[in-house]
Amino acid sequence: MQQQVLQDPILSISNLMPQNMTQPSPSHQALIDQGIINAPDSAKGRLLQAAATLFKEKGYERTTVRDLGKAVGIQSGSLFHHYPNKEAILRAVMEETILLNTELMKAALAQSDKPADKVLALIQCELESVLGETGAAMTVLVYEWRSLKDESQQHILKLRGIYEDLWISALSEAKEAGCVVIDPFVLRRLLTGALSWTVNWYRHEGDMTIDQLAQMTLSLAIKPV
Amino acid sequence: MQQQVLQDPILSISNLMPQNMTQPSPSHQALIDQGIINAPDSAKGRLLQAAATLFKEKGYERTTVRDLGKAVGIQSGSLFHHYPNKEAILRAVMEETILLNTELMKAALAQSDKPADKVLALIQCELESVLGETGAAMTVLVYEWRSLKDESQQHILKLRGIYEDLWISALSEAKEAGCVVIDPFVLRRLLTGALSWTVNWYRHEGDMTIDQLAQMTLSLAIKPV
DNA sequence: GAATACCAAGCAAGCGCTTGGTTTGTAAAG
DNA sequence: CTTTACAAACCAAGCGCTTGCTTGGTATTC
Repeated sequence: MQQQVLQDPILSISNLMPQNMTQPSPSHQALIDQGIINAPDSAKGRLLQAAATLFKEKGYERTTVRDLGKAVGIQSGSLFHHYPNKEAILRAVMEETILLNTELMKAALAQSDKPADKVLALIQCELESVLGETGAAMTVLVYEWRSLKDESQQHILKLRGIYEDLWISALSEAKEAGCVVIDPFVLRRLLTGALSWTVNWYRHEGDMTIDQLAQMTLSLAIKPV
Repeated sequence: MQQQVLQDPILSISNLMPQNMTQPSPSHQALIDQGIINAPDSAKGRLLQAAATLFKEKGYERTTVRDLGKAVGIQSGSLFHHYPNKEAILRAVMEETILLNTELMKAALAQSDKPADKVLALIQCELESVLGETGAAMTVLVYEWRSLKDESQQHILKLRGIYEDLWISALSEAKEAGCVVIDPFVLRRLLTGALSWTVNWYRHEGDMTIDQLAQMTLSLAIKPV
C-alpha cells in the first residue's frame, strides 16, 4: 500500500504551500535569519503554529501527538524526528513567542519618547501579541505553564525576565515623572492580568479597536500630568 | 486481608477529623443548611476541597482519579460512588465556589452605601475569594474551564451571570456618579483579569495586605470625586 | 435488613514514544 | 545529463504503560 493512497502528499509538513502568510516584520525576520526562531513556512515553524493553536483550544494535556500529527499532515511518530518529546514542542512554542515579542517591544519602545508614550507602546504591543498572530502561543504561555518540566520553566523564566525588565523600567520612569501613583511592580502585575485576560473576551468583529482598548487601559494605569 | 491493614481508617473520607477548620460565615452556613453546597467537613465537601487543591496544583488533566482517592484516603474506584465521573467533580468544585462567593458578595454589598464603597467591597471580596480559602477552587474556575463539557459550561455560565450582574450594576452606578470614566463592561473585564491574576504573584508572607492591594486596585478603577 | 460507603481487581481504550524500513531532496562524481 | 551516495523526512505498526471507570463483594450504620 502506497502512502499516497492514504494521504494527499500536498499535506506533507514540508510540502505545504504557505497560505494566509503576512510578511514578517523586520524584527521577526532578523530573528529568523539568525536562526533563533523557525520561519513560519518551515516544517518546524508550521508545526509550532499548529501546536500553539491546538494547545490553546484544547489544552496541552488534551492535545495528543496524534492530533498534532494530523494538524500538519504527518504520522504522530514522525513528530519525534523534529522534537525529542511532546514537552519540547510546548517549550518551543513558548520560547519562540517570548523571544519574538521581546524584540517587537524593543522596537516599539525605540520609537517612543515621553514616559507615558512608552507605557502606551508597551500596552499596545502586549495587546497585539495576545490578540494578534501570536495570540495562540501567548495564551499557551499563560495557561499551560504547569505542564512544563522544572528545567524548562526556569529556561523560559529567564527569557521572561528580559521582557519584564522592559516593562518595569518604563513604569518606573513614568512614576518618577509623576504620572503613576502606585508601585510599578504591583501595577505591572495588575496590568499583566488585565491584558492577558483580554484573550477571553475581546473580539475583532466588535466595534472597539485594539488601539482604543490600549488607550482605555492607559487611562487606568496613568494619570495625566 | 482487612482494609485496616492497608490503610488507617482515620483517613477514611467519612471518618476524617476536621482540621484547620475555621467557622463558616453566616452566608456560607445558610447555603449548607439549604443543601445547596456540601459542608466542608462532610465526605463530599472534603473530596471537593482536595480536588480543588490538586486541580489547582497539577491541573485537571494531570490529576488522576487515583490521586484524588489517595488525597481523601479511599480507593479511586470508590470516588464513583459519590460522583458519576471525574468531570462531575470538576463541575461541583466550580459550582460550589461560585455559589458561595456570590452570596458573600451580596452580603458585602449590603453593608456598603456609596458607589465607590460598593466597588471597593467587590474588589475586596473577589481578592478574598481568589487569595483566601476558596482560592484553589477559584483558580480552577479560571484555568480549567476548557475541561468542562459544553453542557456543564453553560450551567456554570448561568451561575456566573448572576455574579457578574452584581459587578456591572455597581460599576454602572459608579459611572453615573462620575467616578468611573470608561465603559463598565470593559472595566469589569480588565478588573477580572487583574484580580484573578493575583493568584500567580500575591504572597501572604509579603508586607502588602489584601486590603492594601484592594485599595491600590480601586485607585486605578475609579477617580476621586 | 436495607441503604450507604467502601475495597480489590481488572478491563478497554488511549496515551507518548520506539522501531525498522521506505521515500524524498540534494549534491557531488562520473 | 545521468548516476551514485547519503542524510533528512516520513510511514506503518505496535509496545508498554496509564487512564477513567466497572464489577462483585464486604463492612458499617441506622
